[in-house]
Amino acid sequence: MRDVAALAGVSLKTVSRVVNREPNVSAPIVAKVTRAVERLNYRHNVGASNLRSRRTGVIGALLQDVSNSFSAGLLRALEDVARQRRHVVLTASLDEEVERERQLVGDLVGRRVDGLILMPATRDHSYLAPDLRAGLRVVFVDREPHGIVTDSVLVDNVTGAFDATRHLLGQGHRRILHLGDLDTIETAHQRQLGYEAALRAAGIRLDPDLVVTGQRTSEMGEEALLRVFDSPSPPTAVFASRNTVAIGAARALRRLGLSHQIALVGFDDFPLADLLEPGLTVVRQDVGLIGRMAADILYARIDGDTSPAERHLVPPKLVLRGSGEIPPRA
Amino acid sequence: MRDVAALAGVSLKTVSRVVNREPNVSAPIVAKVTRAVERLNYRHNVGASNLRSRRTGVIGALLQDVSNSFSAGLLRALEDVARQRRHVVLTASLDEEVERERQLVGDLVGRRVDGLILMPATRDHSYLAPDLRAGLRVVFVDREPHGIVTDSVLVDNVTGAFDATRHLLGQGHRRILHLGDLDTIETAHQRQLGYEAALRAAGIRLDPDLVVTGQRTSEMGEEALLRVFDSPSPPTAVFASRNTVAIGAARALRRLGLSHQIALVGFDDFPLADLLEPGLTVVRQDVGLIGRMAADILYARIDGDTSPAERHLVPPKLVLRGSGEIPPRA
DNA sequence: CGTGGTAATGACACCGTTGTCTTGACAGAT
DNA sequence: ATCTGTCAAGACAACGGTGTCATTACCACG
Repeated sequence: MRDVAALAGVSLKTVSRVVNREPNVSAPIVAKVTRAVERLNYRHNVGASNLRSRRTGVIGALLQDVSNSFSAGLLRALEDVARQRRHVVLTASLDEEVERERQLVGDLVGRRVDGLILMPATRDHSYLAPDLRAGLRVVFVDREPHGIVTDSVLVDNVTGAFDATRHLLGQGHRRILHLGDLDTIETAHQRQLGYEAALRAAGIRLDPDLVVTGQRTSEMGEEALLRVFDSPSPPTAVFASRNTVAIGAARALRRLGLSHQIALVGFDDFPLADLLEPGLTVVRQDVGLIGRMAADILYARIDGDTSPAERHLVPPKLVLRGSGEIPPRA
Repeated sequence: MRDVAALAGVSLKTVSRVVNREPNVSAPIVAKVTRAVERLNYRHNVGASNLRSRRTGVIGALLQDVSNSFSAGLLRALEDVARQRRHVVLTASLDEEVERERQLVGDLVGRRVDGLILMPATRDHSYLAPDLRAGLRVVFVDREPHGIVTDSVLVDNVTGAFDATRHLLGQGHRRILHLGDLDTIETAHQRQLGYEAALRAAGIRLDPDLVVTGQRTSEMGEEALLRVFDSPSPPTAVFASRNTVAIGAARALRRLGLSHQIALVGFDDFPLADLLEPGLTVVRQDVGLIGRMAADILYARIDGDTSPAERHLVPPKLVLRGSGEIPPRA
């Protein structure tokens, strides 16, 4: 910048004004400085600028796994909102690892992100309290904050699971397998509650053998389903609480040749769910909407909104495609 | 930091040493400083630190679209390599838009990223020359650099398309539809070349009606296929040059009730391709490997490797799942 | 016992910008 | 002709750290 100033024959501050498009610089000087910038291939150092001006123009997004379609869709929506402000997004995947969350939050705070979108791996978030007091803005997505008060945007998991289960019950199913994720994960737990509530509402006793939790991957889901079906009285329907698990379940049913005999409903839509045979019935959460809302809320906070933190519930939607409409076998 | 130093009764520099885990600080002082850091909830300002030390610990990743499974998988692989160094990744999606690439490269350079992974939207990259001379490290992925010399990692698109087409020819097909992306996109062009080469090698004249390019989305692919099949002499096989297009094609064949009559091979694997009916035969490129290689090369450059830039070709692999093994109708 | 070497700490300038304040010039009002 | 206000430009001190060099204390060695 010093070189630019020298070449243009002006002061440092004037170059700064031109680069930042501040008003009250005469046209000829703007032209001279611009030319000098180009001649010297000057690149404004945003980091140094931030040091003085206290805004980095960066938001952080800590998601479950950016290669997963849910996180990736969310990230894309965040990015689109950020771009409108010429802000930029720092991302990382937590893989449900508590320690990694702690560390990455620390890293991002150290980098002075203007705000943070967090899909937490932890269950207790009180460790964030000092940073919140110091002015950090955080919006939780997909999971609720515990031990601190801050905004969150998530789908109504209990209702979604309730609806899915009720839908299967409505087809006449009585033995419905629930394949769940780790029940330490808030979301998974909520979905299990929805499943149980629907059974209760229909006056059906919960069969503990039909609740199989701890399924993280599609492979695990596949094996779990195979195991359950290798029993004298297998279920007639399956509710899989997560997209990867639903995929594993679909694969297992395919292997067993039961795709058209056993009903299956998944939670979380994903590309191609409609192309399976039969099409996979799912509870859909609108990722784009969730991401946009989270980003909008975050920016409202950054812009000084101090209204009380809110929990924003996005309604889930049951999408019927065939697999969930298979009746129980006679 | 000043406060920490005062509370611990040491100099600024000593706090800096402790925070950066530099050697040659006595144990009791480390303890005192650490305690002060905690008492005051001190967060090291990485930006300020970078200003002096000239390394940001950030790499940029400009990809086609982070919500697309290919870009997302790549991003995840980059992140994993970066994390080992406690580096962090800034991402953005280019959506094949030339102007956005220019702007985002500028933004990231302004933020002084240590390196850049680029899946370019542009065809001419000479605009990067000044930054390269100034020390910017860039590794291209999926597409080759033009007008500058720098490292790249990409799949051998010509060979992949050649293999796919030859595979279909081997089943006895003679009329093979090529559904291609925008042919301004390097990758798409290469794949078309591979397709043509395979026909030539088999002594088959290219029918221009069987080459339909410009398909960007699955919807476009779907419609394009429907249009082609609404003709007196439709093809007996389809080679779709991209995952989204292949999905559109599969959907169209499904609508026509021809899923089991018309052969289909796609380029780019994606989750669930095996679950379609019939399973989708694809040319797979190993995203994880590509991402890891790109990141490793980038870090080698950052660490001072000055050997000549190289083009790294990753071999594609034909994965047979059924759809590509359908013989032509009698 | 003097010499040299190493470990632990601090002083100070500097990284590349921008906020704040000052100055000078000039236009319009009185 | 004097006063006031606005616009353009610059001087200077931050912003929050770290590189470099100097200083002191201590130990081993011939």
